[in-house]
Amino acid sequence: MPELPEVETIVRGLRTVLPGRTIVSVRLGKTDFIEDPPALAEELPGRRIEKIERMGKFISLELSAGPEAKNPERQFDLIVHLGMTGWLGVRRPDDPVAPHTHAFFELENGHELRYTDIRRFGQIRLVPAEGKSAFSERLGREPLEISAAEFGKRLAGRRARIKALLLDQRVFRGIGNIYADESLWQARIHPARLAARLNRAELARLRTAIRRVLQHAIQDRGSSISNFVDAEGQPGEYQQRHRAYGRESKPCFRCGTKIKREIIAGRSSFFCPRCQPRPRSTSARTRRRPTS
DNA sequence: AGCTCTTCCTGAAAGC
DNA sequence: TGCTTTCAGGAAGAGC
Repeated sequence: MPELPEVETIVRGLRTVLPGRTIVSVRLGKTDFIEDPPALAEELPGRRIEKIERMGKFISLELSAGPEAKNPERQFDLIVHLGMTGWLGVRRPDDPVAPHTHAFFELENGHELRYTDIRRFGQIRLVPAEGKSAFSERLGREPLEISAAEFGKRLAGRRARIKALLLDQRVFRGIGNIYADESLWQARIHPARLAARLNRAELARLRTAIRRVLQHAIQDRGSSISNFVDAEGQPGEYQQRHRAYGRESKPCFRCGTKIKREIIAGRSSFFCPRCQPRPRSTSARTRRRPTS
């Protein structure tokens, strides 16, 4: 569930403590979600964390090699995805260890960076500098940075449901189920609408809605659903402002109609059946193939 | 191209 | 009450 605002919240917390810190050793618990566990223990010690970036829902720690590093000529980024229940933050070694903590990166200042993930849907991987642009190019644009023209272009001609495309990280990076539903509610667009059928005004409304929702969610330090807490361990507050997500049968904030929940694009989707009118063709599933 | 289904995993909640 | 089943979901892959 950590989506763009939650990951941004974690990243902002890490930025206050991690830059300039050097990793001295690595301890791992369960490693089935780590791409190449031995490589972490091998390559990380002696590397300094220079910069922390968010790439959609991924956290990237840019590392530089110090004299202790094994292959100082090689450059790496440590890339972390929080999956559903991941958490990344800095603790003191004598702080209690949260259950399901599977990676410890001990720092030269005596603290440690810990990765906790109940369900282990997250990822940890070491990406060599030369592979970073390929990694980033697999992802779509940042929804907070995209222009209206580019936004329209990304969706033009796409016959998939808008909800499916908002969730597709190759189209836009960082949007997940909660913020897709919140943005569609805000823009008054039904999640099952086909992207190609959205008119200019709807596209403009959707882009604005996404920006607004994400910016407000970042201000509120994310939504604390399924145990999300920031790098310091504090919950976010945006869940109190949800207008659609998780509000099945509750009155729409605009019109009072009961919010509906339906599986669309394989995800539970919450919307107002009145403010977000259902498309005619898609719902009937009258897909017909020319007889050959 | 795009849809559905499956897999990964755990804990909460619903069902019996 | 207590055990069992179902569900949630980000991403990737299979199959249609």
